[in-house]
Amino acid sequence: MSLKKKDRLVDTALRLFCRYGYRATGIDTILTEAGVAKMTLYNHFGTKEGLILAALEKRDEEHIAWLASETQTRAGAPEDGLLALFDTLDAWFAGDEFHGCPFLKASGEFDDHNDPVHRAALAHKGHLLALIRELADAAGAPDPARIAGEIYMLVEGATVVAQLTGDRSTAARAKQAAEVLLAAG
Amino acid sequence: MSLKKKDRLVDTALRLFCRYGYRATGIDTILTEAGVAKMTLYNHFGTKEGLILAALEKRDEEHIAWLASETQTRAGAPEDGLLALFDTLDAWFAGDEFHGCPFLKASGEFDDHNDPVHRAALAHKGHLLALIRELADAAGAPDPARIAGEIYMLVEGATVVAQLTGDRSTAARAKQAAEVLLAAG
DNA sequence: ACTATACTATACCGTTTTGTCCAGTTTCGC
DNA sequence: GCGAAACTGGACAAAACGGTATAGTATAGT
Repeated sequence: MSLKKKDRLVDTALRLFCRYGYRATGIDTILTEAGVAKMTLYNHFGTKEGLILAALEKRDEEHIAWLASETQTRAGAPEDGLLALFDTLDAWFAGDEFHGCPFLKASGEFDDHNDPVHRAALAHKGHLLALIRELADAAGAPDPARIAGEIYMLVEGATVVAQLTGDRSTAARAKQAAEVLLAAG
Repeated sequence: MSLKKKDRLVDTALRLFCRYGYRATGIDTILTEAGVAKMTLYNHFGTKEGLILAALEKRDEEHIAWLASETQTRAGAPEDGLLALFDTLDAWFAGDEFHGCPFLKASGEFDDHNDPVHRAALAHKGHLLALIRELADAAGAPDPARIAGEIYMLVEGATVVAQLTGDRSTAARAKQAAEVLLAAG
């Protein structure tokens, strides 16, 4: 049952990192919560940074996949994808587990651009931008690269504002702005 | 010269907090860098949190004032203020000392909404939104409250992206999006 | 000159941090 | 059942953490 312990470690770590931050979460807390021995952690991940990177990697895959599928089911037609994305964001923000984007949090705590954690955050945002770009392509936008970049910035802004204020109308207001951007082509 | 030491402490702390984060910056580091004794810190601020709050308060006032004046001088006419704000942002992002918004960083590290540090960050963002609202009023926007909210989200998004990627064209691209939002009224 | 205040230097406190070591136990594939 | 691998629990280390205590110095205003 190697996978069980390893996965439990990553899941627990990710949950605590999201809630309390990376530096503020000690490994002893993670170990107690996960019910795993300290050596198991270090055998699997080597260092705390290794655990952070593993957690971010898993989160990257899962979150991008969730955004894509959730948006696809919410969008009736392919050209509605970009706007439906904001409904997906709304669902994300409304969840109990929402404490802001863990990658933005990571880039704030490790803002040296050479830091592996920062690079992992950057990689995730690349995947997010790529997803938005796909939605823009599917929507048949005249200048999909530019639109995607604009929508992406709006998404980041909405995420930050939602975490900062807790305002539940944030995603809806961002969606309104997105509609204007899309209508202008 | 009580003011000198106290101010030096706040300035040094703010600089280090911006660069390395709040939890990652130890008190001893601040003291050494500022050339101040430990008891001086605790006599003035009581706790590390007190120092953090003092630093954020000073930064709030200075940064809002700088944004306002810099934007005013860059804007030719009153109706150009909202767009000129993005030129100001560009100058901010291009500076050597730019390591992201210290208030977003703070809200990431202290994301409990009851935490005094989080509340200080929230207060600053309220002042920022108010500034944008003033610019929207001055520009004679038809629905200034809505426009201000949209521009504000774009500003936060641009700030995050600039810190994450280091891309120097971020503010310019956000400005393009802002132009579209403004043209649509 | 006297006094209040600001400040310094240093030692110290208890806690927490990441990470290591090790001997023993559970669990799994064969 | 056997051997290998995964896992455990606890002791331990060295450093860093925020914060306190103390004793003494510098610098003001009056």
